[in-house]
Amino acid sequence: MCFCSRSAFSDLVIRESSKKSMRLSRFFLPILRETPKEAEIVSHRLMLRAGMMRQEAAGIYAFLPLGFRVLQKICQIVREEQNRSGAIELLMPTIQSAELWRESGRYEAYGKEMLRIQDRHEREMLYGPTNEEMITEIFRAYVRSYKDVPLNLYHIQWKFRDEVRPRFGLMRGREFLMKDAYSFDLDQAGATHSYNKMFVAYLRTFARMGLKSIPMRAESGPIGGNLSHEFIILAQTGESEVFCHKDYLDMAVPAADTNFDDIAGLQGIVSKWTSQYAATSDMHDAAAFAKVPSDKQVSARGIEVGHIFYFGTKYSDPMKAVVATHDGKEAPVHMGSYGIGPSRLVAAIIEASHDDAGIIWPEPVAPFKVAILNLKQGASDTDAASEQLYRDLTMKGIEVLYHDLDERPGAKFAATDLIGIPYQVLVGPRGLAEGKVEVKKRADGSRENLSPAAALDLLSR
RNA sequence: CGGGGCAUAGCGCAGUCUGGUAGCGCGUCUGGUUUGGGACCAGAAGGUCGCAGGUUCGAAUCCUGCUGCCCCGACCA
Repeated sequence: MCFCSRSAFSDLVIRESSKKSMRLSRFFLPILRETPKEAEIVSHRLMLRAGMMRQEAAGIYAFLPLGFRVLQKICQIVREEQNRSGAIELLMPTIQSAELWRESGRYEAYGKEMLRIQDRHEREMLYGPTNEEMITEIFRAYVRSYKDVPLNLYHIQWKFRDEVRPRFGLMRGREFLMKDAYSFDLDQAGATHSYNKMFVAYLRTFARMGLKSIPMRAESGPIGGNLSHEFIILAQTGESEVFCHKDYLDMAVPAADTNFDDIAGLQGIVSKWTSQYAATSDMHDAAAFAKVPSDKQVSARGIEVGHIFYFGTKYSDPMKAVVATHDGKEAPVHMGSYGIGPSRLVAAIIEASHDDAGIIWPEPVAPFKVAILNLKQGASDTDAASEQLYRDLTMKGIEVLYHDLDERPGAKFAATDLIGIPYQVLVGPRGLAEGKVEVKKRADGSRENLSPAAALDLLSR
């Protein structure tokens, strides 16, 4: 992930990015030819086949190198958009003390979904399913004045929810990576603006991953509160049924230079994005949907990839997270929390973007941008051309996977299609005879015969 | 948590009904021939048949208990 322009640091940049290219012969990519039988849905099947992950227990997965690269790409986009909106990253632990949760009253309320643990001193601990309590405790320990808000703190950390029935691979795992942000404001008006910032950041985040997300009014569940939206992406294999106005599919996503401090401006964006009908089956109102012109009605399946909540003083009240107001009195802060599941997103993106041959990664989250396929490994001309291209692309800061194994072309095509690298460069004797290599786009299968220099130029755009 | 199913070589499976020396395909290793959409020939390695107990001369196979995993439903980033 390199957004830096060539600069005085280009030398460093090249050295850094060169680590991100790989020769397949030195990589760890255990591709499976057959599908493990436990995998039912497409993303699960493809992730196992592509050597991206491995199941360690029900709902618990190890990320293998290819999957980890994608996960990191996703996290980086999430992080950049959180930061852009003004949120500040920190890192809280996975293990929490039960005491905190007794204070908020959720220790009993959360039920069996929470994994409870005892340490050697028989202290009651838990593996965090979410962090409202802990962040509230951190906030109240330091913040005393209205002057210190608004504040939005987030982290990207593993969560554990002991789901009754984990399924669909990463889509509904028990252990999952979550970006959770928590906002603190003096009053409801401030909190609404904080909510709107996250709303806009989420629209941008998912769009950057090549996804069309649609915000839908949602129930707030055990997190609590009365204002909440789920961000849903449409995918044929989605787990929930959704209904929305077709206009959402073409709505312009807020630009990178959106001013997050412009209260009215953000409200305008949010109002626009909440003006049309959009609901999951839980919240579906058939009568209201019927008023949408029939050629604008979309009824499809969707995957929840983000969820935002405003819940006022639900935690700040019992946990006494208060700040001094302008007139010297104390008031509990108004809070919101905002979640994105990066590990689920890996699967969700595959659900939204694949074909019979395998995964089709949107470029911003692809584990490598380019795959070089040496179609006759061991022949001096194809070896030399492949090596040269590998070096040149890498020096340009492009992440390349060089398929340098001694396999037949067909096997290389199949493997590369499966793992979904956006661009394949085919280096074979046939093309080289005319001084050409072939650049194939995974997404649409289009091919171009180019000189190595022209290919280099095209791919480093 | 209710219902259904599965567990035999790295992966996919057969064998279980009807007990008698554990098999197939793919993958892996060695050698050779190959090389533009998952090659071919020859050879080889690899399994306490999920675990524990029982029945039997003899158990992958029959019986009992346990564990793990998957699917459907109610619940959820």
